[in-house]
Amino acid sequence: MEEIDRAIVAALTGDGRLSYTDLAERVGLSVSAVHQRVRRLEQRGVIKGYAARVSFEALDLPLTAFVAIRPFDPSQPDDAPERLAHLPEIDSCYSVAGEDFYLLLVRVAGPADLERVLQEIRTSANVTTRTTVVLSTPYENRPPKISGELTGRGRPRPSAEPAGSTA
Amino acid sequence: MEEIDRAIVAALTGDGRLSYTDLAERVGLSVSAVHQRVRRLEQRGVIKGYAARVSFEALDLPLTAFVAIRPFDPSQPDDAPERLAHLPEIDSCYSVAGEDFYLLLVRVAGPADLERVLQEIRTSANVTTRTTVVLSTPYENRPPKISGELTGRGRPRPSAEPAGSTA
DNA sequence: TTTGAAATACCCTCACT
DNA sequence: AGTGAGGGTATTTCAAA
Repeated sequence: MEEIDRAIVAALTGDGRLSYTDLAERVGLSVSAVHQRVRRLEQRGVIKGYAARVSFEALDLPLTAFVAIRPFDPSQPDDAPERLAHLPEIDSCYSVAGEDFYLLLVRVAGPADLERVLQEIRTSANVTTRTTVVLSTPYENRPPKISGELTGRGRPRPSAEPAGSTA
Repeated sequence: MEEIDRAIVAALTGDGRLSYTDLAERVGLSVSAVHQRVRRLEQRGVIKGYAARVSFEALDLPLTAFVAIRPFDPSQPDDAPERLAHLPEIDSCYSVAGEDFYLLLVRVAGPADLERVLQEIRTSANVTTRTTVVLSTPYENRPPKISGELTGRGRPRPSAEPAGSTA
């Protein structure tokens, strides 16, 4: 049962535009059943959405860099993610353990743009930056290995519980 | 002209399953014209594919970490990306400037799995590792700001050239 | 949950502009 | 490049098991 959901999710991470007809063939179920399962996976948040994968080079964003930041004044409230969210050059923002507070993934057109974005990061969030330039990307955003329970969006439940028992 | 392509790519990065009918309405063109433009964007490599965005928590991969690696013996041939590609826990691999050689993005179920993967990384590629655990992810894989030329997959061409002139 | 069928909507090609 | 129309296919809902 769960195995079918996993197969569906695996197939859709590889090709998000697979038709229900194709999916049905792959998992050995009727089109209607697959359709309903996909809808439930979307509702449960297992599938959060669909996106076209684009070439950043083609979009004229050939320079990628990691920017580690830490506050200039650690006593101030730490709201760097919100303060930086308006910068479209920031692809991702991770809160990290270790010496730095956040790790940002930045994509820009070239060194001049990187310099500008670093200045904007520093002034917007009152932080210092330490930047690591990406020279090439052997692979990125690979589809994950899918195994386990595919629960709502937390971890697998330890045991089955009778439907509707919240008492 | 180019503006329409940018609008199409922007829409598709937001929702990769948009129908050509919806796309046509958004960009103010006929369904056929939009269809042809999307096909050309795919052929030129601007759109590399489509994927479902999934919840890593729901897939029982709640722990993310960055693993910086450098070779134990720098004189040996550096083929770490290929040597590590078989590990499904590695989401991305970046070749970086700076003290480290590569930066890996790893997703696992928990600390025990992280330990195992780190050992596999070290033995598979003969490298040392320095790991930064991700505590939370304020945002990730945001759609890029789209502007510019949308060229094949490199930078904008300086000028047009006659079709089919490779001589 | 699954199935099959029926209606709607979409995909995709083609001829013309 | 863009349009509109056509046949073919996919999506979506529904009754039934």
